[in-house]
Amino acid sequence: METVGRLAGVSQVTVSRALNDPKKVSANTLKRIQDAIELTGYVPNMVAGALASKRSQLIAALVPSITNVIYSDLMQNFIDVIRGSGYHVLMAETGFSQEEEQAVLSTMLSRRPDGILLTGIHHSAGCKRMLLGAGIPVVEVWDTTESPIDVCIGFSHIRAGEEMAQFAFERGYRNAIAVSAGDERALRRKDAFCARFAKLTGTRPDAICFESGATIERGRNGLARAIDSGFRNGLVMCSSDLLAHGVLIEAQSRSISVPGDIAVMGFGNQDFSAFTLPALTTVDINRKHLGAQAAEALVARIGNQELPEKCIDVGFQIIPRASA
Amino acid sequence: METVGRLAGVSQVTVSRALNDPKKVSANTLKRIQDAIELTGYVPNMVAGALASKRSQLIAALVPSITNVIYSDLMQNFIDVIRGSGYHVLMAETGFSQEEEQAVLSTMLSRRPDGILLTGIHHSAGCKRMLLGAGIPVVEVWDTTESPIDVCIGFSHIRAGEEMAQFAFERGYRNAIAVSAGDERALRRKDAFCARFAKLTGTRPDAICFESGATIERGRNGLARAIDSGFRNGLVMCSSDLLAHGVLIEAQSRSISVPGDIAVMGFGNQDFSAFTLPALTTVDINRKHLGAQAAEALVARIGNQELPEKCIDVGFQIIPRASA
DNA sequence: TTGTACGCGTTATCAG
DNA sequence: CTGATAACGCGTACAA
Repeated sequence: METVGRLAGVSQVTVSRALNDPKKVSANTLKRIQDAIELTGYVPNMVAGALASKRSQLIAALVPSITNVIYSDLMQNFIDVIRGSGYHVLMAETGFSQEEEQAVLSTMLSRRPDGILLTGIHHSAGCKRMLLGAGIPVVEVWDTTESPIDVCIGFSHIRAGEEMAQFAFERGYRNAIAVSAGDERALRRKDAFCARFAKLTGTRPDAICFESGATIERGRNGLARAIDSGFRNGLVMCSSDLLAHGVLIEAQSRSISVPGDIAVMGFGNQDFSAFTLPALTTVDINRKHLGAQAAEALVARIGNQELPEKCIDVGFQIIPRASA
Repeated sequence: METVGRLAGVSQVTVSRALNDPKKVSANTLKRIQDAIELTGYVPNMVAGALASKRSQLIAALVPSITNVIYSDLMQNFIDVIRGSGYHVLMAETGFSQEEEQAVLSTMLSRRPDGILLTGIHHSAGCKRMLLGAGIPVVEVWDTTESPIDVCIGFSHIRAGEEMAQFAFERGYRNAIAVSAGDERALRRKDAFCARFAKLTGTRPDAICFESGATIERGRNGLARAIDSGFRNGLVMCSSDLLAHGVLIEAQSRSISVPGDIAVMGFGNQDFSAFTLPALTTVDINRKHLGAQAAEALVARIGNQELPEKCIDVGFQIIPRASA
């Protein structure tokens, strides 16, 4: 900046102004400064800027997994919007565990982010303490709660599970089995589904749960295990479209007709879900909208705006297709 | 740090030492400092540290897309390893365009990253100039070249396409069609495949190319268009497993037998590829290894080590399964 | 082993 | 509209 200033015949401070608030500088000197920047190839140093201004222009985003489209899709839109507001995103994986989340958060905070995006509403006491200590806006996505740390944007997994059961019941299914990934939110949907389905039909569905994430392979394996345990007819409720797709494939390989013999419901309405055979009945979450809204909420909170509601429920929508 | 120091009865510098190089401090004072840190809830400020030491401990990573498993899988391992070395990753999407890459890079550089991960080997002149100006290590992944900016780690897309053709020829296929996504590397594989297949059989395969990325939907659409244009028998070469999976589904929906009527090859060996019906013949890239190796190379270069080779070819491997 | 003095490249405050 | 000066919180060099 010093160099640029000398070239333009002004002081270093004026260069700083020209960059951060151009209208505070006369058109004439602004031009000279821009030329000098062009000439020298000067690149601003945001770490110095961050130190001086106490604004890092950095957002920390903690997601369970970046390879899971569910989250990367959300992040893509989040990042897009947040970058439009001049921020950079420090992204990290927390792997569905609160301990990992806390460890990651602690190193993240040393970057002095201006805001934080968290996935889910269950965080360790240590996490909450650190967040409080940091004193920065926090947005929790992908779930709802009455008592968010700061604000939360998502949907009710319990209601989602319940409405899946209601849908299944209304479509005439009286027997069901659940195939679920091992993460806490998937299990919550599964439990809500089973409970409501039991209430409606009188029989509580069995459940097949995997330790970790959803894959097509586990979906195939899930149906195989269901069949082994005697499941022949009814609805297979899957905690994700990936599992459901696997169920579809396994059914086909065993010449089990869908939805003739068994019906299948997924969750997430992924890109492929309209194009499986048969097309997958699933639950749509508007992930792009969710990501964008989370970004906007965060930017607003960083600007010290109060949001109309502490907790925004973006809802979900059951998409009936051929599989159930 | 000042406060922590006072509490522990030492100066600020000693606290800094205790954090960065504990063995430079006596066990006694170290203990007192750690207690003081615990008591105050002190969180180090890496932005100040970065400014003072001129090491940001930040790596910028530019990938075409974070929703594409191909890249997010690579990034997952890259981030894992890089975090193990004490760095944070600043990740951004470049969307397959050189202009976007340059725009993103320019804002990234103002964070003064210690190193950069780039995807591919084709970058705008502006990019190269900025990179040279930054004077930091650069690792280019997912491709190979004789003249990398700094070091590159990947595989030859041309050889991959050629070996796919060779494989198809040896399996007895004499007719083929290519279905490709629109990105430059996919097209390079497609062109190499078509050229080699033509050389081997005397007939150059037609190609169906999409403007943008691969999806199952486009795979289905690709086969539909192939059929419309008269394709009845032979191999469908797909630029990715996602497209191939779509082809498989479309074939099934039309009662076209695979590999009886048509054969299908994918690329990428994704999680699901062994579990489609039939299982997908594809090309495996060891993405986890690639990500880890890129991270290690970057860390080594940041430590001013010279690598034995400027360009590391991690190769690829054709995985023969039932579909071709 | 510990402390002093200084500088990193900006922004904020105040004065002109 | 512009400039001087003082932080920002830490690491480095050197001295003790």
